[in-house]
Parts: sequence; structure tokens; C-alpha cells
Amino acid sequence: MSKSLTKNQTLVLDTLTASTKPQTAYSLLDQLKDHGLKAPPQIYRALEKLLELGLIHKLESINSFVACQHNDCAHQIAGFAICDGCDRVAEIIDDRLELQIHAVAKTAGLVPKKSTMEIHGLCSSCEGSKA
Amino acid sequence: MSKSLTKNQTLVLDTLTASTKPQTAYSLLDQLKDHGLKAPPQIYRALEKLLELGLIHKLESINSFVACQHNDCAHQIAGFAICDGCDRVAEIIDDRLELQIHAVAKTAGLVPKKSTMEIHGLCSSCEGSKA
DNA sequence: CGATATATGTTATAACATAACATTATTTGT
DNA sequence: ACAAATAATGTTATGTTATAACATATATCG
Repeated sequence: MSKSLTKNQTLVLDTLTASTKPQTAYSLLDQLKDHGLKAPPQIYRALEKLLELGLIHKLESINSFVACQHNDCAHQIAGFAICDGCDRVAEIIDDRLELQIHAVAKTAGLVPKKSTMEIHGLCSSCEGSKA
Repeated sequence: MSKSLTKNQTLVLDTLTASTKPQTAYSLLDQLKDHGLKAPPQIYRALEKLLELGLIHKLESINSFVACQHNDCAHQIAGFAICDGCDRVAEIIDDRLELQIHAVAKTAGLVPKKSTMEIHGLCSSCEGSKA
């Protein structure tokens, strides 16, 4: 049986899952004030655990978090396509991406443990509506 | 003739170039106190310009900056192999990486503008000396 | 030279993240 | 069931990263 989440972890995960956009730790805190959460460590600790479990991802380039769009990403390598117009994020799983990361790591003589790939740009909708 | 750098930009770039490790904005500020730099904006503005010129890169996952290890990376796409043991960073330029990024962006319907790929792990030296 | 754009210096503050410690809840072994 | 160990929580304070806003100075270009 899979480990169940605690109250704070559930609150944070549910908020991220319900959101179409990445959220910062402090925006999560604001949204969860009504549920009794009062201080940053309560959020950061839940985020840390959810990251360990592979249920969410951190987008390093925007200090924000998103729910995993797949089942159990714990050990998969994902790429993120981030629209700077509307803030929507697509999580891309692609075998070749994983191969590419290992190739780059090998070139550098590095044993890879964790990686991030974040692509910023404009989605087709936002690209179309540029002044 | 290429645009020449200002005093603050030169100080920051030279410090980064001389360092074997990534530096944070505040560590740069500490090192440049002796040269008259006193406040964060002076560092951040120089960093911003150097990023525009492709002379340095920001490592988003560790909020740090490194000098570009190639000539004029302004429009190239690089991957970074970061050793969590000794903090050394290798900048990898690889045609396939650029192709991969475009492939991932295309899957998401995104017109890519800027991307980061950062791989954390242990270099062969640090991997060898694990307890 | 005078106008425009760029860079600088400075103060203050915003935004992101963790240290440290006390307490409570859950799990585990016997 | 009980005590010990582990994990989660609540709370206060502080550390770290980054930018806003405004005044001044320097460079660029007609």
C-alpha cells in the first residue's frame, strides 16, 4: 500500500493540482491561510516531501512549483515548456531527452543524479496575439 | 568594432572568468567591495548586461553565474554539468541538444526563446572519493 | 554643443528560503 | 498496549536572492 499524504502535504498538492499555472511557495501560503497554514516552513516542508515523492516538480527558472502531469515521475526525466505570455507549462517526457542528458553528462564525465530542462517561449496562442 | 564593457561590467566578468566555480551575485559583491562596489544593483546590472551579451550564463538551479567557456554564446544553447561535490561546472555545446530542445518545444507548441539545461551529479573525481 | 541613451550610485524593500526549537502525531518493536 | 523512535507540525526569527525607485554622471550621436 502506498504511503498516504499528511494534511499539509495534501493541501499543497491539491492546490497545485487545481492550478493551471505554476505557483510560488508564498502564493501557496496565501491560498492556504484559510486552512490554518501560517508560516513558510509549513509550505516548504510539504513541497520538499512532494518533490521526493515525484508528485510535483520545481521550475528553477521561475522559483515555482507544478503538480506532475504524469503518474509518478519520481525517477523520470522531464522537460518543461513554459509560456512567458500566459504562464502555462507543459511537461514533456521524451526518451530521447533522457538519452541526451546522459550524453551531455558523459561528455563532462559526470554521473548524473538530477537534472532540469526548462524552455521559455510563447505558446501558439500567445505568439499569435502579439501586438 | 565590438562594444567595449564598462568598468563594473569588466570587474564582474573578470571575477567570474578568474573563478573555477560559479559565483552568486552576493559573493561577487563581497569580492568587489575593494573596488568600490557597494550595493546589489551594481552587481545585478552588470550581470544583466553580460547575460545579454552572451558572455556569462546563469545557473538557475543554484542561483549562480559562470563565465561562458566558449566564444560568444549569445545565441547558442548550452547544457551545464554541475558537480555537487566540488562545484565545478562544465558547459557543453552539442548540436543534438539544440535539436532536442526544439523537439521538446515543438511537442508543446512553443516557440522557444531561451532555455536552460542543468545536470547535477558527481564528477569522476568526487564519485571516486565517496566514503 | 545639446539631446538622447546608457551606466552608475544609493537607499529601501520585495521575494524566496531555511535555521532552530518546542510540540504533537504516527510508526515500530517487544 | 506501551515505550522508544521517527516523522510531521507550529512558531519565531533570520538568512539569502533580487528589484524598485530616484538622483547623478558618463558616453554617444546628430
